[in-house]
Amino acid sequence: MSCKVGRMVGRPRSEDARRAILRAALRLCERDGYPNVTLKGIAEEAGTGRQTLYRWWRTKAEVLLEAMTDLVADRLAPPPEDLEEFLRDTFALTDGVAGQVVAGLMAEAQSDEALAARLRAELIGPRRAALRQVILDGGPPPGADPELLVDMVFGSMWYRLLNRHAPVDAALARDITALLGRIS
Amino acid sequence: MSCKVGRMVGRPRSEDARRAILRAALRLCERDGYPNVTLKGIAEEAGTGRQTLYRWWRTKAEVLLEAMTDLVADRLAPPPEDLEEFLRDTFALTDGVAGQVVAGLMAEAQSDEALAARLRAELIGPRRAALRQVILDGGPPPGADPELLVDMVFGSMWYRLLNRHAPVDAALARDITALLGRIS
DNA sequence: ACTTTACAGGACACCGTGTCTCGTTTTATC
DNA sequence: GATAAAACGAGACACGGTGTCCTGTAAAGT
Repeated sequence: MSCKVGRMVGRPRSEDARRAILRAALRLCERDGYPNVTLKGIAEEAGTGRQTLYRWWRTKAEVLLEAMTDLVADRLAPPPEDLEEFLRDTFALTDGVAGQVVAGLMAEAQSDEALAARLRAELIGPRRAALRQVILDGGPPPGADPELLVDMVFGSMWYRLLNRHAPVDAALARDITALLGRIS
Repeated sequence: MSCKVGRMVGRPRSEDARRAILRAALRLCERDGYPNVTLKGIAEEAGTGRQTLYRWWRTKAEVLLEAMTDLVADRLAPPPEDLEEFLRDTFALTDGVAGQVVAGLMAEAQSDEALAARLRAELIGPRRAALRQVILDGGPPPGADPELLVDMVFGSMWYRLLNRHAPVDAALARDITALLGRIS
């Protein structure tokens, strides 16, 4: 994003301001809910000028996408080999604020193609690739298309996350794993 | 919604205005995309006063939810017994404006719990019940929870609809049907 | 006739957005 | 140390959609 090479002239970007903004955005999400968060509110909460926000991000969604990738990178270091454990770890991420934020990001991506592309590239794509690998490593059902399996597994997760008719929890991880194990 | 019994005094609700509003909303969705539709715009396009809109609907999402239920009721009369055909019919609905509208409604439901409840009750719930029935009629996999199967089937549909990494088409209907047939 | 309600049209304050300007602070370069 | 460059906090501004209110008119029942 920012240019790291070449001579940097002028005052460098404040890392303090960046962190304060990301933390303020998550804090406001927790307090007011994703849809009620505004860029103006984030700036005030972070004690920063609004121009500083607009200089580095275009929308609140971009702010929260960056906050989420930072947060996911912290919590999801080792990818386990076991499918059920992998799903449990992934589903555990959707507890608390993070679940609300990713749902909000997916919602906002419906009206912002640039955000949709980044969401796919930085959050959803990597998770899909990881699940695909775990499935292939674990002796996949012979004739089944791995991409379809990924769609159905993460599809049920997103479906529950967005429609909220059932929880995304360890029980879901267990049931999905059992079902996939019974495909001839 | 409106009271049908009891004495109705005063000027009755204009059915012309209602239809004009629903048609204008869908037309604007097609022209400008769901997120760019506004209540003000709908009123102007329909040639109606804004107060008339606010009298019968709270948000643009409620307008479009009603437009969708009308539209779905028209197009989805006979529920076929064959799973693949059922899925093909359902997926065909997501072509064109309707797909964009339901994605927009799901997105908006993330910030409007009342809308989320109506969306579940009037659009998603009935479709879930229908799929569940088709699965049960077609000799379901013995030990598998039908609800989980519904989650995974419609989950993949919604996942593709919202994330747009693959189309929701007849090929998906075929592949899902084939996969479900191979659960022991 | 009279009441009641819906109608079209427009006025209004409110709030978030995105851009702009101001004066300042922090860095690299000369 | 002086200078240029860029980021910083703070705030002003026009714009547009929202939701409410008001006006005068139209269509129904009593």
